Amino acid sequence: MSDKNLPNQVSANTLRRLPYYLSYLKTLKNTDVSYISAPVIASELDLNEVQVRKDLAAISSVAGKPKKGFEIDVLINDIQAYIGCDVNNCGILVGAGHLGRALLAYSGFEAYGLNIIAAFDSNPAAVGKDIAGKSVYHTDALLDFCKKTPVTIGIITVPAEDAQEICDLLIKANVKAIWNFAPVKLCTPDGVIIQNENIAASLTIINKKLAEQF
Amino acid sequence: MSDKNLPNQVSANTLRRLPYYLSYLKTLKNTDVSYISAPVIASELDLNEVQVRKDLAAISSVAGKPKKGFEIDVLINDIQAYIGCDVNNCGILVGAGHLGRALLAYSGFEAYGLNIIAAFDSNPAAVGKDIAGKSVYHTDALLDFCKKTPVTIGIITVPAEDAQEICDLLIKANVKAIWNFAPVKLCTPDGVIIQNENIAASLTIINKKLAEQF
DNA sequence: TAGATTGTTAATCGATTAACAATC
DNA sequence: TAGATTGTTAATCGATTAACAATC
Repeated sequence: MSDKNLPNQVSANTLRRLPYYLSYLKTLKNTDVSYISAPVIASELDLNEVQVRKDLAAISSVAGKPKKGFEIDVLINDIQAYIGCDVNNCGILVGAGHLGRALLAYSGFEAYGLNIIAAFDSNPAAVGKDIAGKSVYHTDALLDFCKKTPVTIGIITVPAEDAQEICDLLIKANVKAIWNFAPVKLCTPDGVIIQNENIAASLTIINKKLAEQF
Repeated sequence: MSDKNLPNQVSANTLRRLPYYLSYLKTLKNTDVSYISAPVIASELDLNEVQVRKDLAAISSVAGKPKKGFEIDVLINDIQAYIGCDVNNCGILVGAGHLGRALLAYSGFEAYGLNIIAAFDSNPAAVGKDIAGKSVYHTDALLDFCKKTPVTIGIITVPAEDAQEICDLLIKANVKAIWNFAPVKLCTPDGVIIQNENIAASLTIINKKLAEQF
């Protein structure tokens, strides 16, 4: 049904705003309003109204109605569909340290189409454990595991110095995308999707703003 | 010693690159090279060399030497100082769910100057527990706690629908910055620093790229 | 109709990249 | 010196914002 023949270039910034639209729209679900306008969303979320209109135009299945705006229920569905809530990607996580265990236990990813089915670690102390119902296997077993159960997304939560090695392993295991939590530039062949997550960077930004204030 | 009299506007994008520079430079620590040039860093991290030079110029305490580049040890120290590794901010976390517990247990924040000293939750089942050596108190005790122990950074890991309420509470408790993991626009008075973290957004980007590939 | 809202075309802004003179 | 690298000034690029005609 998706007749998007051209990639429909939506910027990463727009994608980042979508979860905020979604969560705001959901707060309206149980109210009596059924339509919402771009200017209202913009003022609620402190955004420019043209920006909101462009964002919505990019992901909405129907045009907004002059004087009314967008039907809330339709918009919620459209955003969820666009975000990929209805896909179901299998993921595995490598590195069952603190952060890794945290992500394993975090249930919020399923709402975004990611199902983490197993974890791997090279530390014997971690291997064999069960975290949030997911087994931790030895890293040596990763390739075999992925042969039996194709995995789309590999999540790297190992220390920086091990990240490249794990990355190579995941590529050998044929994952299509890598979600990298180590602050390291990974070398990968073309075609493999890399998404770097950098929690520390946000902290850096906070520190900087705090320092500026005084 | 820091004679930065003007704010020295460094963009958030630059700040986001600093952890990658740092981690790369650290890999050179135990080698025999003592100087590194912007072009080399750029090619290693797949960045533009002018961009690297500008980034380094913004944070370095000394100018680079033509033909040699930057002294690695000095650069490491400068980045760490700039990032705020040497500050020590007290933080508390509200919402000891999966994500909250993960962040509590994650030890990596101390390297960025953040020391999470306690957690709060309104769920009786969570209250009284000990996570990674940190106590979980009832949210009702938050204000009193912050009166005794001034807290700089409040971390919000409660569900989206409770985030604003907790935000208000943290502001009453006089925190200077809020690190918000809920995908919600928070309303705050001027002067309070807000940093939104949006883990789901990265997942959205991965989903989109995966979808484009086929 | 009048006015709010839409989608779009043009202007602005900021970040990235290219070009270049200065330095060791 | 010649050449690699520096820092800086100018050009490019993309995202945000402003202006405006079209619609109900």
